[in-house]
Amino acid sequence: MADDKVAAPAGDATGEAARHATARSARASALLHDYVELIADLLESTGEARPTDIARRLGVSHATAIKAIARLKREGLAHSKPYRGVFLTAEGQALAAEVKARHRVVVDVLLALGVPPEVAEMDAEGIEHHVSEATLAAFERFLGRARTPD
Amino acid sequence: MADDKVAAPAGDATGEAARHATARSARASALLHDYVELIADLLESTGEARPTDIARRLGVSHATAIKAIARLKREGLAHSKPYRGVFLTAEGQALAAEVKARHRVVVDVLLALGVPPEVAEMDAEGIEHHVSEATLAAFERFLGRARTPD
DNA sequence: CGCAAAATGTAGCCTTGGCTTCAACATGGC
DNA sequence: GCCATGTTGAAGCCAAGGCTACATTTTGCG
Repeated sequence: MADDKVAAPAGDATGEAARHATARSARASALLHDYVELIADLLESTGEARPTDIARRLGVSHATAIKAIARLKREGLAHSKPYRGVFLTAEGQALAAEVKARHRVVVDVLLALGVPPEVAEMDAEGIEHHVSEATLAAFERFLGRARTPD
Repeated sequence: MADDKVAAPAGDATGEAARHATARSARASALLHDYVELIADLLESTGEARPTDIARRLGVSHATAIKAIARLKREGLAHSKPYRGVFLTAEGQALAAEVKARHRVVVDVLLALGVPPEVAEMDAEGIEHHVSEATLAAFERFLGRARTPD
């Protein structure tokens, strides 16, 4: 790597293409992340995660939620039996924890930067999916936290 | 507005739904933004924006780029005549300027927070589409710039 | 208990944004 | 002037993520 610095005017098609590809794939996983995060939240706070609750919280129809849940199951992040609630696999739980931690850090950084709380919460919902490990580490350093030693 | 603060554990379906809806719509416009930004860049630096160049820079097939350009035209952001390059409408140019400015601010904030340059450029590509006006203003304040008085 | 309402699941449709394949056009080299 | 090559455009396929409409199952109330 390490081409010639940042954004040459019109020459570096490859580097730019890679950046866009990364952003596209982050967009693709964002949905899964949202579902997993929300399911974890529901399980934690109410003990069960029902499709209609998920749908309502996400602002989509229940059918959409159910299709997404099917995809989660396909990807090994969740499991459920018909008419019973949805649960997370170990992998799903790990992802949820990761996503939730990331969300909190992003919100905290936005707050530290002077963004109003409601707006921070709003924007973080979109931003968090595009924050790489390196950036997350920088955020935590900036917040004066030690990198969470797990 | 102004419900009870931020993120009640499991009760505020509506507020959360709104946040997700906003994130979803930002995701939807992200593509258009990328194209418009890139077209402006190409026009500026090389005088013309050809579909194949656009495709290569974004890392997609030319057919995909052409379909996206058709959508830009439908939305009144660009115009083009067959086999001639693509150009931006006034609206498209305004959007491009806005997007580009936003991109720069996001990158600068990331750099100021200690994110390595290549990573900052990478992450900004995804983050910029989710930064609201309010957050952008906070970013500029943080960077010690006066808010551009339009 | 039995039935109605609510939750859940299924099917089918639409749009977006990827892709490949093929046809049409433009251009440059000979 | 003509053909090869490369760009452009069109068509058709696929998966994802929305939706509505309909079928099924659970649940709980009378």
